[in-house]
Amino acid sequence: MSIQDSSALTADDHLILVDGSTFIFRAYHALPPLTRKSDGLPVGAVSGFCNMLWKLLQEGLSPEPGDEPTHFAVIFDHSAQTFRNEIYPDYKAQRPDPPEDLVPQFGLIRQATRAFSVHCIEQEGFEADDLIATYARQAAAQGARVTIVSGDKDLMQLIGPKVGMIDTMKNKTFGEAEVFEKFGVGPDKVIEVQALAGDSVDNVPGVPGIGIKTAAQLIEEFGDLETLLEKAETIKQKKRRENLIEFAEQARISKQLVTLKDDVPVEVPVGNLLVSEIDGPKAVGFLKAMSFTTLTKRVAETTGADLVNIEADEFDIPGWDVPDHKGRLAERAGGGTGGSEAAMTPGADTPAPDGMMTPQSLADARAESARNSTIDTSAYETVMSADRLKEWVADAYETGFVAFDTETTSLDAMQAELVGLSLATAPGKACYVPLAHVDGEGDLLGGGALVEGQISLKNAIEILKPMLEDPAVLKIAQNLKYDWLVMTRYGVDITPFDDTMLLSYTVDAGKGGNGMDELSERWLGHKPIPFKDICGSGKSMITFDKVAIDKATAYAAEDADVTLRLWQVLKPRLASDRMATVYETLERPMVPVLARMEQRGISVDRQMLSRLSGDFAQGMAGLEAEIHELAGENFNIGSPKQLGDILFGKMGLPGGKKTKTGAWSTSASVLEDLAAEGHALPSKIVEWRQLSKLKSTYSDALPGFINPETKRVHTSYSLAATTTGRLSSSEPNLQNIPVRTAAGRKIRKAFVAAPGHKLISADYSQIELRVLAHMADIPQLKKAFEDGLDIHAMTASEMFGTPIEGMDPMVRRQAKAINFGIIYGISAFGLANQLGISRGEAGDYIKTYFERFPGIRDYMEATKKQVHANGYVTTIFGRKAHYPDVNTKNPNMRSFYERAAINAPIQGSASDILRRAMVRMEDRLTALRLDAQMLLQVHDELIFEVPEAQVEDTIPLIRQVMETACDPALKLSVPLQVDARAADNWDEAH
DNA sequence: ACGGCCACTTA
DNA sequence: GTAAGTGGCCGTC
Repeated sequence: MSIQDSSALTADDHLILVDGSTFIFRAYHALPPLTRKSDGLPVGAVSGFCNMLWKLLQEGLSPEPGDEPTHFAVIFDHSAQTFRNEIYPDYKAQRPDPPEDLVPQFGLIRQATRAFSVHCIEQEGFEADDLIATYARQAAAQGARVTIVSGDKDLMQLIGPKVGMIDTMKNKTFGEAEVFEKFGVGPDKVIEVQALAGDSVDNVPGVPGIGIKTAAQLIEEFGDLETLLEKAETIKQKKRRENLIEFAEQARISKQLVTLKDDVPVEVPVGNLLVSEIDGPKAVGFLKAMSFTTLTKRVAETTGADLVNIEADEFDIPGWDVPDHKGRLAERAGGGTGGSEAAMTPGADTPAPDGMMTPQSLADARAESARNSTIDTSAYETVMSADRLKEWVADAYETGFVAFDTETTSLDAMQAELVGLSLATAPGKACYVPLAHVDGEGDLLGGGALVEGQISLKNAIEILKPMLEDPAVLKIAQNLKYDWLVMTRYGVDITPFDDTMLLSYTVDAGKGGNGMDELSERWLGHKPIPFKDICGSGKSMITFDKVAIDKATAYAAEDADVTLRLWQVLKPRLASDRMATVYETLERPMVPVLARMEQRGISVDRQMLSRLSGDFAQGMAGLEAEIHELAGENFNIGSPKQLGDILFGKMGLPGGKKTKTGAWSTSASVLEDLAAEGHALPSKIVEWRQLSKLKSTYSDALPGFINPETKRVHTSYSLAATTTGRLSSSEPNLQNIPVRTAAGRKIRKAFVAAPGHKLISADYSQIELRVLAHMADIPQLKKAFEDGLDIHAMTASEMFGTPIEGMDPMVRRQAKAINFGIIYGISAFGLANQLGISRGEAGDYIKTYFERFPGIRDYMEATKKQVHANGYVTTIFGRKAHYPDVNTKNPNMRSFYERAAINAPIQGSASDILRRAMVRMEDRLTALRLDAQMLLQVHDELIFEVPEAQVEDTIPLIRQVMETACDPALKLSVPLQVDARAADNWDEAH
């Protein structure tokens, strides 16, 4: 673009640049929420935007004539990542994801812009502000006037003789005077002031202790940032001087961040932004589809478009498409899928009339249509060309969301290689993109040739990455953490996203599994193609890259299709069941956090484990000889059956407990009882078993989990495995590494920090009892925690009247067992077992306890009442744990569910608290420039790996984040206490 | 090859 | 008495 260009601007021209991105957010927050009545599609921001745009097009910017724009464009942010993130990775890093109901509106607002025949500009790698700066500078240089429509103070640096700014929402214009009022300097010095003062909203650091006032004063005095920094020693105020010197570099970076780039190589030249005549029918078609009746009428009148006969645009937004009901009601009568689900959704039989869509009726309508739809796995497309793939990507932009799934060579996300991926943009509209399938023929050397015609992996990633990372397209996956881990190794950071597994878990925890096959059968009445039908199982299992592409397409595209349909069913339940906050604060944000923890892994000392295995084997061999000697014959010690025959048959010892199947139990407690009676064999067995466990489960197995590339062990966390909200860990399970015995702790010692680093272990002290004290509102417990007392000793003192000073350890131990029992939904039977006392004695203890702490009994009774009435209980943060069978007549089962229901809010609330801490932890560490990495979570404990030099600074931050994890959502009435320490290995850190 | 059972590890 | 996962044995397919 140059002045010689035929489309150059002149002094008579007037360019209007609308800052689309900030407008979207402001329209969203300033206006009441609005949804399209037919299907609940959120359109509040779209409506605000359309009204603003229309008004602007009609009335221009001022009442006087002659001010009409000649050029006009709306500018949007393209993606979150820009060159500023390379200068400063934390730029805008603390920004929360856009609200759920705003996400589908990003795409709609772009469509609205085009529907009004207005230029819609965005460019990868640049913020809207940079494009605005570039266009404004170019237009002003050609003598044209420029008006920026925005309220963003970051744009004020652009204001000048030719460039004005107007905030249409606040009806306020900004000139040099207003800039002076806001920043204390003119537009040409705004960036100097911003560089010093920083900006918490955009995470621009600035210089600590300097705000806008001080910054303006300093710039007034020194002229600009560089001069100020050079002469910083001359500042009188001590702290200010020190900060200016210490944070000089940070100020320079800040200046780079706030300086708008006004030389973007724009794809659309400024001269091309000519205003064009509005296409009435096009605008009306769009507005009708949005059902903005008033504006539709107004636009039709003004443009002369035919209001009645123009049809609403057909928007392919399947996530918000209300299914047609033709013939559906008749089919439903015979539906046999009712059961507990139908009973749990009271609105199911009363479809709301159109225009009366409530969250409940939307959820019900979705469930019903999903049940009644059919799935045809032969109708999917195999995408073999870049052009087709681009069309699918365009489709995703069009709808604003896309279901997404990866196919790989392994269940282990850390080793899996991408074989293909599938997309779905509407029910039944899904495709598979094979990328690395190989011929089955070349099996002699195992290495088949790549099947011809597939898009190259590199090309496919290039096409997909912008869409997968674009905030305007919601990515929907089942168990996204897996796909996230795979895709991150191909350089793709999937965002934003929804996870159907977590949606199901959020609304239905306890009602059954959350795996895709199970959810599909539950909600869609459809059994997906089993994986083993495609790849086989066991030894003869083949990897997915060996699967024929047509079979792979049916399987893989079906997964995306099913995922999309499940999303349509489950997402509305967040609103109908009032679980959106739980999902958005406790579930979804955990996905990237856990994925990164898994990706980091932890170092284990292979040689140490190998030596331990040898030691354990030696110990076992010695014990084995003694055991066989005592038994008088050789037998398999690891076989409870054979052991039982020896002990209770041959040797005639008295049997204690029976197992579920009627056999005599040989459990440790039974063997210990026998040992107490003076028998030699049982204690040897117990000892042997302990060594056997340590060897097989830990010292033998752990080295097999060391990743050959990273040389570290990467566990896999499940977010949706427990009823209470706890995580679980598997392959290997790093949440049950031994700690109790000396032999066991040797295993723990093998978990080590990387060279130059330490492990920090930080754990909540007594978090479950604290949560209980809060929930049940127990004054003595709360006081004890406030005073930092030994809680078990205090309990013993309350119950038995013995002073805490010089208390018999056995008395304290009993109180401790009772406290644990309370958390577990105490029974006399269980307590008696634990303490080795009679049921009667245990019952007396419980009675005494309830007399001293009547609030606990009240809490337990209230919880039982709740679970019987509702079928679920809730945590302090609103998480639900369902017990659908609690009303069973079987008294043992009933008591079991009641105890579980008593425990769930306690265990679950503690889990919620740790989740909140985890979600915040990484940002807080980076904000302080700390390099600590969160590696493991063990229910009330977090393990970090930290550079040695940073240990001292890191520990207080970790403790602070954990201890304030409830803020600001909830004020806990007891303090949380975190103990943290650092060491070279996990045992010593713990 | 798979699944139930038992035993043992953790919070 | 709550919540998990894993390994060995052993019967069944």
